[in-house]
Amino acid sequence: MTLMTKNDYHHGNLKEEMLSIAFDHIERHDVETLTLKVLADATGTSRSAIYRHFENKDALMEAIILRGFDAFDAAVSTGLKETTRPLIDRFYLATRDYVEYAKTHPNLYRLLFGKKYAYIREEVMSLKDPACLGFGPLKAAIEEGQRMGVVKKDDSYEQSIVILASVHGLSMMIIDEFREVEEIYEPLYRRMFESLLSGIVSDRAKLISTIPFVKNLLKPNSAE
Amino acid sequence: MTLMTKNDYHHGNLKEEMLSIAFDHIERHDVETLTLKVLADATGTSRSAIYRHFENKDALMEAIILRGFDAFDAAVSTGLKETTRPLIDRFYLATRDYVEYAKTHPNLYRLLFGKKYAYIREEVMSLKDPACLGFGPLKAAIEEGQRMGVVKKDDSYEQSIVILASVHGLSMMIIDEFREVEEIYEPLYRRMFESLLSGIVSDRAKLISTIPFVKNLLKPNSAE
DNA sequence: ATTTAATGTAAACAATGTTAACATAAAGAA
DNA sequence: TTCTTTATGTTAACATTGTTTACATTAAAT
Repeated sequence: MTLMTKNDYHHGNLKEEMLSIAFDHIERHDVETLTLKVLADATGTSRSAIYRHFENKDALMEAIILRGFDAFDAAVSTGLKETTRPLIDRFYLATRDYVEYAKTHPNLYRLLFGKKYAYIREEVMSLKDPACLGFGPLKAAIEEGQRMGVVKKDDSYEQSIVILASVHGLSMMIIDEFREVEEIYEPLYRRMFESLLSGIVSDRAKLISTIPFVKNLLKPNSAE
Repeated sequence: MTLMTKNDYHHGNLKEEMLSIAFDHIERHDVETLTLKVLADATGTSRSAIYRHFENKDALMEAIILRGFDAFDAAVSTGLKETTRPLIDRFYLATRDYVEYAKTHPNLYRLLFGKKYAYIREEVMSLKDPACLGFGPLKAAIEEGQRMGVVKKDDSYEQSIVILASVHGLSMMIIDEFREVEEIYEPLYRRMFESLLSGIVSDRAKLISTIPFVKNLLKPNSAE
């Protein structure tokens, strides 16, 4: 059995502590400033200690990213999973939560969806696919809408990606210092949502919502 | 007067050569692999020679980025400036050229619109604003559409940014290794264009186009 | 109790950007 | 011309990065 005493040599659970410290550091500061020295100092160990628990720095980053995807997935998919809500409301909440998460976790979001560790993202996606990263649920919601006759009967895969790409673009501009965008991101998001809606909806009249903003959007006079 | 002879010591125009080599390297390879040693070897000089022409590596990057913005601006704004074309066609060409440029110059695009050198982008934008980076012409086109009564009379600034954000998102997904997106980017772009159109157009009937795809989009039966 | 495995450290590497001291050549002044 | 100054290049050294190697210490297993 492992004692909890700090031995000054064997640390106890250095791996987990490094992971959580690194994760926190990325969220609070930047991924650029997360260096092995920072990690060593924060845990009271040496730079090379990490190599007992991770093959190299990239392996640590991969672990962080896996953890990050879990967090992101949980935050984004909740809205889409509340099946008691009207379809359109779930759609609204999911896209809104998506942008919101990016805005509140900019460094993590950039890490998850940037190019550098794209191979991990692909791995995660093919593993959890299609029920993850908002994409699966989003596509399912669109297909549900098609069956209900409120969404255009097009390729739901492409429809989903167009929505994701738009939301991704808005998120990136918000977190990548496009200040004009960040400053007014809420009206921008609403406007984008309205546009995305126009793009896929075939029959506005059949849609109902409990969310004031969405309800307002659906009013006949507010349409084109 | 400066001789063209290679002196083996004084290089001639090292600054310009470094700039163009660095620029090429970024486009052909990656920004990560652009190191001072690479630059030194390519020019036949030493690592520290660069400091006679640039304060540091970041200053070199800034110069590259300025050059990059010129190239990007030229590529993207041509479509919007062909005032003889119908409004909707200019809009189509501009957004299409935008995505196309990102796809053919992924490393440069990421450099121009990423976070790392955001301060340069802001500088460039406030300098050339509002006639650059597609944004100015795009906004002007939207306002022209509003006067013509074919575009919703909303905040043209916000309308422009929503379009830019969408196109930016699609571009980023194409170049940041979202393979599913990159593989079918053309239909995705067309679908996104259609969606953006639905978002801002108030009267489809008044629009005319000479581009087959756009013409097809405007047919009454193809609308919602 | 002795061996083995796990987990830490210290010292050294090469590669990075950067700086300081020095070398060479071009330009301008006497 | 000659001398001085300035521009532009080199070499050597730094600190910081990630990483590896050899060694040290503790926990676990036999």
